[in-house]
Amino acid sequence: MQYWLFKSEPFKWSWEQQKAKGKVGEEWDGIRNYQARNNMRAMELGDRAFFYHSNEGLDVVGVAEVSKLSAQDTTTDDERWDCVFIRALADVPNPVTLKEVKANDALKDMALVTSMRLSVQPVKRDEWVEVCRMGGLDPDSLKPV
DNA sequence: GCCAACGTTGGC
DNA sequence: GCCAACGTTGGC
Repeated sequence: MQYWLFKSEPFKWSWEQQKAKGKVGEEWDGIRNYQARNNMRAMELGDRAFFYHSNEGLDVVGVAEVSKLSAQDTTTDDERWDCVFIRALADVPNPVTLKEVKANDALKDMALVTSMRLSVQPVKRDEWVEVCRMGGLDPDSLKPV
């Protein structure tokens, strides 16, 4: 299983809205960046992802999973752009802020810090575990600790 | 709201 | 294929 992080501006698409979509999940449309798209193409069903609020909040608020493999982005006819669906799995009990991530030496190589503008990014297993720990979530069961 | 970082576009 | 201009992202 691979791990990822999706950024969203909460006033455009928030974690609350994502959760409201339930098990069906929602298309992660609108990505117009090759690196972000390539990351989505590399995703497999059941891959886990952090849900990060950018612009406002600036924190990791939830965990989602890939519920549909990358396919044509329905908001464009341009065949270059495709995207996955994700569905909400669990809240992060204590949302992990960007500030906390930056202050944690174990996370200094996280894409969130090094590739600030990339909106769909890979997360390493040890980074995943560390952010879960900070957020008060068991990384495997996704139950609060 | 500003602006730095950086990805994309298009002229040459 | 270079690079300047431009647009967008996203932290502050």
